[in-house]
Amino acid sequence: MPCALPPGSGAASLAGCMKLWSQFFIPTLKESPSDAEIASHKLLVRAGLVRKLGGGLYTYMPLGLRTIQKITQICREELDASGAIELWMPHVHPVELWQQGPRWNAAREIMFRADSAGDGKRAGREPEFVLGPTHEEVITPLVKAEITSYRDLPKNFYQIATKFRNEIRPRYGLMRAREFIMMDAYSFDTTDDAAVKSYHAMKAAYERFFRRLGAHAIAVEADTGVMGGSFSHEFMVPAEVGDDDVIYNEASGYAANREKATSALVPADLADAAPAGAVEEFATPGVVTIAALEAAPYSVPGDRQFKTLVFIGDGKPFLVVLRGCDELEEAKLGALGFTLFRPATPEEIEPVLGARPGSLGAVKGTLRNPSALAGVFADHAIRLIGNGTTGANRDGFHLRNVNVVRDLAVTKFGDFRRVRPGEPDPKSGQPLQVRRGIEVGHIFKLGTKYSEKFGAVFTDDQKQSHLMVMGCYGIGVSRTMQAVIEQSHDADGIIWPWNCAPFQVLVCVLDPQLPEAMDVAKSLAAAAEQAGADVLVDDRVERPGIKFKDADLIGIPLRLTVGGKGLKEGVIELKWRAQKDVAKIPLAEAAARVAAAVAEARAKAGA
RNA sequence: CGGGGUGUAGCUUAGCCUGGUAGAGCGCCUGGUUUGGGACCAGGAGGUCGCAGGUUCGAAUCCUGUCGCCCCGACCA
Repeated sequence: MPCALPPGSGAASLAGCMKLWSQFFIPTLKESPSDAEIASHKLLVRAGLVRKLGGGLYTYMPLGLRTIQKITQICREELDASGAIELWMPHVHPVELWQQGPRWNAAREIMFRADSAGDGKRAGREPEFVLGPTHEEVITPLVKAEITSYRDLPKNFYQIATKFRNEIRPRYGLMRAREFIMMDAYSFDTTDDAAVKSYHAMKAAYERFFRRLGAHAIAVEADTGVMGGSFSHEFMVPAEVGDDDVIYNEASGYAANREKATSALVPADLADAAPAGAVEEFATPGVVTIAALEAAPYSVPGDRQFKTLVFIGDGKPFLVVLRGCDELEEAKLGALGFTLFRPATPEEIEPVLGARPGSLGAVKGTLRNPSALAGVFADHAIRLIGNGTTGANRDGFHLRNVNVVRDLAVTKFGDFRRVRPGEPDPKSGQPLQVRRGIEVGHIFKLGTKYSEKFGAVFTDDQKQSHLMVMGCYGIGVSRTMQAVIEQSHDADGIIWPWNCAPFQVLVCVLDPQLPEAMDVAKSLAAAAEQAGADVLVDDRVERPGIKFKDADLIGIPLRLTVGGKGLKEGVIELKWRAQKDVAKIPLAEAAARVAAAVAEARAKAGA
């Protein structure tokens, strides 16, 4: 940081670094670049905060960097306050570390390889190094080596650093970049209960962090995959351009992401229907979709059909049974414990079930080779069908009067369907709603997945050895900057919240050639700075229109205008970016009024 | 990686269909007039038309390939 803060100053501020616009570098643009699609991306570029180097690669320009520094500073302060400890890890990782870790296969595609041999000798072979997309594989061996006693636990290490992910599709500026700035933290505890405590401490720190930033982020239950339980939350900034759906009910406070969301569609006291008659096969030539079976002459509604999907999990096929009217939420299959799974091909399906997609079913006795299956997993909602229709595992035939309890070869029931808006909230039974959001943070109780792989153990007071219980946590710093813009802008430009504004006060000097105007401007700037604001003085010799447009564009929260015209009347003007009205202030009171305005803004922002 | 689109000056772009001197606006430089919401006049600099082949007397324009970028799908902070 250009201006180190005195220890204990507390506030996230770059105070004391008043800048003259003419000496700084803020290349604003009147027009948006053609590759920018959403408002925040356009504004990032137009306001001179970033410039693109290549797909998903951006330079943080001086103004943008200041906001990044504000955000990281607040992040640092809140994490430090919660007891976490900052360190810095390498971003070039020996590939062996990843090969040793639990997710090499899943992660390798998104990792950049960094080979030392530039002559192509290693072409086609595994890379020697990879660029770190995250750091579990680095921190866990470190802690294993350095911490062996319960006396040194718990610990929570974090860093704020660049991350590399070779996103298949970089998008929307900083929103999904290949190189981005992230805070990542890793907690190590002696027991599960202690890990839960660490988790909640981080959740609280995140909440303070986003509140201080002035970002409206909500904690949303997230998918935990193989971990189970509700020990993952995503922090979402509601925005139409977000990549994720949040399923929520305002009144009950229930909020979950699409992958995790569930509903109370199946009543807890549901009694399974008795069989309605003998299973009966009937010919359905050419019918291979739910919709076709819904149509005449069969007329079987989707909510009376069993839909059977086939996946390959770690090499073995397994079945998923859903209602015909429901859609699979693939992420929920993560709970089944397969490390890798994918939809099966028709060629893989036929030898096991005896038919091709379109006539598949999970009725006992109809499967050609049931012993090949790793399991049959049914969604709870099929119990609502009771007796229904499904494929006969014979091309061109279906079965009716299929009873869930009597006839289906279900290994295990679970929640596999995608929730739809309007379904009852699991908390209150009220209808669920959906809205888009930008994921800006994630907290996750990891358990012992990594400590096991890397042998991170400690000795307790009974001389017993145990695995450390881990948690991992992330905040997308650069993405958060853009999310704030997405959330806080108007037709003229950005409207920065006080605490993450690159500067908080802009002194706009309309007649910088007038010594008197510059004198007044500098004394106002000093007063604002004294009161704890970062100040930018627009001393450029430009027409007023240009200065006002630029001021609105870069979105500094408080604008003070000093002009020859005003000085003749003995006034300066004070205007908040977020408001329309302009206050004329007599020169004699100006410094005091500015100081008061800054103090008020700081108090409101919790600076 | 699959589908669609696009590449012309620092930025936004016209021209391409129907081959023949590469144009505009913004920005930039010089001079002048202006000066409270992106001014005006005059002059000026700046373009391997993404790259490589091909067709042709002649290619920004047609064909082939290639690369970059953007949009739609699966992944993520």
